[in-house]
Amino acid sequence: MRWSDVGTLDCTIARTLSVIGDRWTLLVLRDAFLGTRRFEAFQASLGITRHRLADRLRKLVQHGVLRRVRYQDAPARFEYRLTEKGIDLYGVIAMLAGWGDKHMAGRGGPPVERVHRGCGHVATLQLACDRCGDTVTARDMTARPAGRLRTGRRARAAEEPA
Amino acid sequence: MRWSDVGTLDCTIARTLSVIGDRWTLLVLRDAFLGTRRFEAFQASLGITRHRLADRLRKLVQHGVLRRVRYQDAPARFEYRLTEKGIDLYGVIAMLAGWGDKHMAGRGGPPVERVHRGCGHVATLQLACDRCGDTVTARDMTARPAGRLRTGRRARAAEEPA
DNA sequence: GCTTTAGGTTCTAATTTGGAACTAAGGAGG
DNA sequence: CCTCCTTAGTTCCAAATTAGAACCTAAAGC
Repeated sequence: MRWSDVGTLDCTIARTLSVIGDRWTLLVLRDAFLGTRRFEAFQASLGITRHRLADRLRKLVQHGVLRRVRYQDAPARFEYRLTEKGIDLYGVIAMLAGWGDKHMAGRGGPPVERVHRGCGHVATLQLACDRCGDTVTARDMTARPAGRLRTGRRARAAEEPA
Repeated sequence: MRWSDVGTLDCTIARTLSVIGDRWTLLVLRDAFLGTRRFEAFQASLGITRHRLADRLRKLVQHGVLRRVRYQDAPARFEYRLTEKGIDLYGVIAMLAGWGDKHMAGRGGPPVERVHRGCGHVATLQLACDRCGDTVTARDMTARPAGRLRTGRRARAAEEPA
């Protein structure tokens, strides 16, 4: 199976990865969440080739994750900003950062810390159930077929992870 | 810059992506969280080539995300199970699923739903601050240089996203 | 004019991936 | 005891993707 076909699968994770599951794309988004907006700034920060970067940015714009905004005429210059859809990806970045800080930090610890403006503390983000508000981990959750896939069968929970 | 060098960078997100930022790896993990453990099952579910799958699983084992467990002798047969470190990646998968369900669902909605055992509801997971417990989004958070990088400078918040 | 800046595009060589076939080590059926 | 089946891989080649470097455009500054 070609990677270009993955986006057509009936799995929202597979489709999501067809948009952002690229080697460099999540690093582009990391920088976008740190405030980077210009082509040259992404390129300098990431060390990605200009060709790849142009391609990645174009795809993210096509998928509505970034917007290409003209910030100057004569000569025309553009910057890339997160859309609302893009801002919704913060959770993915936050979880990657949280896992990396815990399991992959080098000597001296992580180079960036994230502060919760509301309470003023350096925070690690956790998962919370939107229905009851409790914090959850993998072991508190169960997956099952949804909607039409469940019709006509007894809904049964998938097996436990690990 | 070669992708193989990304893991040496002083950024925990970059290092994390050097482990799981591969085209197929997050789909392998999605299946692992749904209970898949065997080589043939991953291969059938993903449509990845056997060669790639063997390589991906080997790398995940090397990085301590999966464990290769012998479940039968004569002939020796192995299965792959999430380690604690691997289970900690649930947040990444959950956020990808949440984003995909919201922004990429096809006709008929997402094929899998996730149930919070604690309250019994189909839940979408949100981010919560581990210090104050409030749910947060990107706009509630600020990033700044941490630890040694911050020493000798006035700590200043990075710019707002978007 | 000459250089610099910003945002790209083009080219080639190296690396990675897909696809399909093959191996190994038993087990089942006849 | 011969052949097919299962599981978990490995090997090989062609095709696709990527890295690295050079080049292009258009205006501004000196």
